[in-house]
Formats: sequence, C-alpha cells, structure tokens
Amino acid sequence: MRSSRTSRQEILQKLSRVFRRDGYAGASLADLAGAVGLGKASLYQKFPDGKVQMGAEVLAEIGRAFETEVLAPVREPGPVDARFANMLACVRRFYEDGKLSCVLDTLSVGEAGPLYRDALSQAIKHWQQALINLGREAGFSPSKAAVWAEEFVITIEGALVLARAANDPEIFRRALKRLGKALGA
Amino acid sequence: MRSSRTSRQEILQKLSRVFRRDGYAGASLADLAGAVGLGKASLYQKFPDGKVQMGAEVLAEIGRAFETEVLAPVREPGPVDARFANMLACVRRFYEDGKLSCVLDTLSVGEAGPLYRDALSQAIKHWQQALINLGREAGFSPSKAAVWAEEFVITIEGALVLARAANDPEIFRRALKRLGKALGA
DNA sequence: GTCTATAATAGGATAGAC
DNA sequence: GTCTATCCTATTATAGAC
Repeated sequence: MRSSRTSRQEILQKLSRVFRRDGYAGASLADLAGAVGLGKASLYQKFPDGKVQMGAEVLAEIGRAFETEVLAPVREPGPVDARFANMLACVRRFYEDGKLSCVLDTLSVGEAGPLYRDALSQAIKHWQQALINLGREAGFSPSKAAVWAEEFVITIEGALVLARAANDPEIFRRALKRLGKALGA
Repeated sequence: MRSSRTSRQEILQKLSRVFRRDGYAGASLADLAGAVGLGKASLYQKFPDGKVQMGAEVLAEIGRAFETEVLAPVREPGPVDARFANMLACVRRFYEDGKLSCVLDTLSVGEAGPLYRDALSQAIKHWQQALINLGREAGFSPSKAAVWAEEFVITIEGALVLARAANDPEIFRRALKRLGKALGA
C-alpha cells in the first residue's frame, strides 16, 4: 500500500516534468510514457482516462509537493525573516533555479485551461493565503498583506516566463533576490 | 502591394490570436486555417514552411504591432507621467484586459522555445529598453531604471499567467493599477 | 503489470482541379 | 488563390499475449 503509493507518486513526478516543460497539448503520450519508462499501454492501465486524468493527478501531486516542500517550512517555529528566506530557497529549488516552468502557466493554456481551472485557482489561493499569513506576522495590514502576496506570486510566475522565453534562468534568480529584500519594505 | 501587405497583416493578426490562446503545440492547422477563414491548403500557399513559418511571422507582426501600439506612444512629446499612464492603457488594450495571453509565454513552451528564442529575447530587450529610457527620464539612476524595467515586464507576464490560470482578468487589471502608482516611488 | 500489435483518429503537408 | 481530395505520420486509445 505504502510502496504502491510511493511508486505512483514517483510516476506523477516524472509526468509532471513533461507537462511543465511541454505544456498540456505539447505532451504526447509517447513523451509521457517515455519519461515514466513504461509503454503507452501500461500508462493507460494506471490512468484509464488518459491524458486528462494524468494532468489532474499531476496537479494534485504538485499541490501536495508544493505544500510540503515550500509552504510547510514557512509554518515552522522561528523568526519571520528566517522562514521567509527559507521559503525563497525552497521556491528556487521547486522551480529548479528557473529552468522548470510552473503548472499554473503550462497547464492553463488552451484546452487545458477549462479542464484544470478549479485546481489551478485553488492552488493560487492556497499559496497566497500562506503568504498573507506570513505578511501578517511580519506586521503588514490585512490589505497590505493581500497585495504583497498577490505581487509575490505574480513575480514568480512572470520571472519564470521571462527566464524561459529568453532562456536565461538568471532572470528568475534576480527576481528571487529582489523578493528577498522586500519583506522589510 | 500595399493592399496585399495589409491583407497579410490581417491574416497574421488572426493567426496570432490562436497562438496566444492555445500555444504553439495547441494550435492546429485546422484551427489556424479556420481563424483566417481559409482552407489548410490555402494557408500553405501563403506559408510554404507551415506552422513554423506562421509562428515566426506572427512574432514579427506582433513585435511590429507592439512597437506602434504600445511603445511608440511613449516616445511622443509630453510629461513623463502622462506618457507612462498612456503606455499602461495601451498595454491593457494590447492584452485585451488580461483575457489574451502574451506570446512570450505561449510561444516559449516546449518545442516552440528553441524555434523562437532569438525573436523572444529580442522582444524582451526591446520592451525593457523603452522602459529604461522612460525610467531615466523620470529621474531613475541607470541601475534603478534597469531593475524597474525588468520588474515591470515580469509583473505584466506574471499577471497574465495568473489571470488566465484563475480565469480572473481582474488580477491583470489590479496589477496594471499598481504599476501605475509605482513610477513616482 | 507490462508488452506488442493494432485500431481509429487527428494533424501536418501536398497534388491537382477549378 | 482557393478548394477538394489525398497522403503520411503522429497521436490517442484499446485488445490481447505473456
């Protein structure tokens, strides 16, 4: 039970890399199966509803991973500044230094948008709420914290787009560095 | 000559909407031909190299349109604040109030990335340079102007991603509003 | 569970009529 | 210039052997 769950988790992580790199329409079943190391038919055994189901489960798994790898550390005890700095480091890792796109981007384009809109909206809200809580702890007013949280997520997503378009991950790292200075502002 | 140029421009504008909505992989020749109102074979008459060529010419046309519809107004005479406010209004129109994505995003994913990287990089640099000039006029130091320009473009792109992912164009409008306040800061 | 084989369809691209 | 018809490949999806 546990090992089968872990195995499925590993599969979903491999699938997620394809979706994040090629988008939904650009990810073919051959690509996806190849990334997992299985034949296409084997993938259909695990995901009877095909690519739509893979995308949905990938989103759920990424949400889970983001929660444990990025958001959970922020809630641990310690000074606010340190937890914020830690979060930035986790974000950097999560997006592999700006070399891996975000599913909020690649799974919201075209036909995928309507399919996954609810999951994407929820993921945005979840992230923003964690940031709002952090901003409140840092002394921001509720409205200021809300604006700061929205600008934070916008900056991450925009920096990832520019880094990918210009093939220059340094854009992403610079943006993170600037975000690191902004909590005190 | 002139009318044929104009006609091609109209075709490219219709094609661009498909690429901006569905991405490169998600835009099928049937979609593209349908948007133009021609059969697939007729499109191939105009673009012998197929989708790759369409994407390349769409990028060139969008660059031209962005230059005349967004950047040129900024260079007209008048107070810096007014020109900046005008630019924001032009940006809002260009992205149709946050309902239409940017090619920097949708034409940089997956296989399209390597194909169009040069054009995309150049477009980013071009936009940023116009912003740097504006920032300098507003009294920013060279380094401050450069940072401001990068953050500006990042914010636009990130806001467009979030607006699309959450299906909430208001996110884009809010971001533009905040950007409007930032030149004085 | 995974594979090979194979359908069935969609997508990219071309030929040739009009 | 545009269309119908067609080709070829890739893609999604399934059947059935192992």
